[in-house]
Amino acid sequence: MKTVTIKDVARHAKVSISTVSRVLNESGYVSEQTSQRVWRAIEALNYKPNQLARSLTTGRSRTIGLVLPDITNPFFPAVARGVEDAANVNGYTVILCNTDADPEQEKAYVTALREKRVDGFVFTVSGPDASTILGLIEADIPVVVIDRCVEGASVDSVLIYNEQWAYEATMHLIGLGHRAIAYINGPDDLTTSKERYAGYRKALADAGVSFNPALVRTGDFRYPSGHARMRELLASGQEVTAVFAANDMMAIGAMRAIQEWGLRVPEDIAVVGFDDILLASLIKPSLTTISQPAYHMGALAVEMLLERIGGAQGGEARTKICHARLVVRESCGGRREEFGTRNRGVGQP
Amino acid sequence: MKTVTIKDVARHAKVSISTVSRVLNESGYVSEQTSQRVWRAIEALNYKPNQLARSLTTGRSRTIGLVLPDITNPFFPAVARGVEDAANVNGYTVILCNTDADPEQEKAYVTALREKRVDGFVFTVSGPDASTILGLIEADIPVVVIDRCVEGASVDSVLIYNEQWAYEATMHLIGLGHRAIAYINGPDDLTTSKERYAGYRKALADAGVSFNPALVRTGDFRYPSGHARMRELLASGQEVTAVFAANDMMAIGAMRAIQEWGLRVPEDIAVVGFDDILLASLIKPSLTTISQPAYHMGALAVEMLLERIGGAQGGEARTKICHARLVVRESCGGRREEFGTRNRGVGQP
DNA sequence: TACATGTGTGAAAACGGTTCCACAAAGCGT
DNA sequence: ACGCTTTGTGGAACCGTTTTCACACATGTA
Repeated sequence: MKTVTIKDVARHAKVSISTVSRVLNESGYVSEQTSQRVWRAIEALNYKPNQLARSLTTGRSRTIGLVLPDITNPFFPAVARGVEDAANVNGYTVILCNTDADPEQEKAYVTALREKRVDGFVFTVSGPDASTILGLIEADIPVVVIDRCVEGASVDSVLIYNEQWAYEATMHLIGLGHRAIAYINGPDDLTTSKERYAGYRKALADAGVSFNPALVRTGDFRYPSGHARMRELLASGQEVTAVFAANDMMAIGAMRAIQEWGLRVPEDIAVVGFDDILLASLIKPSLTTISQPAYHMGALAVEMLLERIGGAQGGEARTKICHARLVVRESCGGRREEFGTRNRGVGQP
Repeated sequence: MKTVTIKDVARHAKVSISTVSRVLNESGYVSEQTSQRVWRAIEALNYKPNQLARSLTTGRSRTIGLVLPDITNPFFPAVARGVEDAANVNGYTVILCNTDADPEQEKAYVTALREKRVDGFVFTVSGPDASTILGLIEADIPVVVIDRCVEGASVDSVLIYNEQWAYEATMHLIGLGHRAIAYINGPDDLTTSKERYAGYRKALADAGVSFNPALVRTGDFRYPSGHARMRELLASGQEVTAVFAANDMMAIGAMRAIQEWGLRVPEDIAVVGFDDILLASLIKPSLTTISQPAYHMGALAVEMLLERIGGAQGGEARTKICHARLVVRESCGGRREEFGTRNRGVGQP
């Protein structure tokens, strides 16, 4: 059960360790004949180089850390696939960590991964605290953040124009005749939430729809929070003919709450989400939403990261903005006829 | 930017390298005074031990590899969370790899992870080929397989009684009065598929319902295949009043196909799935399914794996069977009324 | 007093690779 | 025939740890 080392290969092929190493890395001169002998020995012994030892000398582990807040939100597996595929193509392995949106977990993971000497990080921050990211930058460890940007840190990023797309989503509802549009936000301190909220506000303002703070709630991007905040809105007695949620999971939670309340989507209340997870197209009614290219964003982040790893540490932080688009499905219905009168005094089922 | 090593700490604290190591690992004797000095040096220099070097000498990387066929199927993220949490609690890191149900990818990942000297594997095989698993066993690398077992290999496993629960699912439909029950299977060569198919057949047989091979189709556990196979069934002109799919993603695909065909679920065709992914409870109508404790299965697999890693390599392969249960939701409706006329006069309410 | 035992420390040998350096032989231009 | 470059190879230092061993000094015991 003794593991085979480079030494065994060298002995078996009757050459020096250096030569075996040269054959493996195709570095330096090796005669065709010797090379063949070495390869035969490698095959014969079924030798697998120890990457740990290799990394120790070279200082590179060919591993990147992927830190995500919630892998059960389908948006992130899509990102993860993109990261993984792009990494693999370039000979890198990915270590995926799930922070549960907990900054402490996040710190713990980063420490663990740094001790494992990962070559770089792809990161979706779980909170507004920039210290973790700053620590990486200070230590000259390449990082690319994705989806959410970090205030107070100059770092490579892959993003979309959240404000613009939230604006489009809200405008879509306004265009359908809605005026009483509720908004369920993500955690207030995330840039994603702030920007989407800003887009919502701007659309209302531009359309001359008065802003009603009672129609704005804060969730945590997860299904149950969307469900709970929607129930609160319905119970509040406020008139609501449409709701825009800052992501699909909350939008779906909201849809469910509406249906449980005895109202119909989209006839009584229209719903728009954000992300375009697979689920959005599968539910009934299917969800109108902003489609983010999650897979592509993951792949892009890896490309940027590898450029950093491979090359110039200096240079400004770069930001890539990805394209999104509004995907119109069933959850908004057609143009609203008699808005304003329909939901007066609808009670609990 | 020079990384601090144990040597720097030793110099700074004016002790030997050995002493620093002893302080870090709490091994051997160190005086209180020296220990304090060392800790102060560690803090002062912000020293982080290099796990690669550590692993190289100890031979243990405190990392486990998790190999899954499809992370976009929500069943697997749930498993992954269980694996990750249980691993973290025990000080292990998880490397998650996605094989895309491709045996070549699977082999490639296992090779890469072995070279990184992971301490063990948690595995959901993507095909019937046992050679990868056998290779690990032969090399004395701990493995636990999950969800699917491997024919021809004696290996620790975390499973459920697929046949029994497929039987329950089918019986549930039969109990509601259904006789023309279609079955959409997973890939034919997976044990999971075989067992669930066997359960379906057995239920039919026990209930005296004649088996119609034209009602059985094979998918690949993914949404589009469920959708396509259901369309084929509908187009075939066969009478179908219910369909049992070997997992939820296919069941949801089938539901969608039924609705697109202009029929209603459950009024025209009842649907049962298998897995109980979150999505199952969210869609409309919600999906009756067999609930598997995915998170728990992941955690359990890690426990078994760590026992192997820590201890007796010998001993028989152990199999843990997890509990599942039938979760009745809306997709099957209530008892079928008019099957007397419709289904050739079987039974009586 | 002498001797085992317990405590505290440092030197040096692994671990399994990469890489720098030295050296030898061969080919080549003058 | 001479030096110069190109090939081909082996020796040894090094990467950052852990761990074995040796040794020094107290302390308790016979």
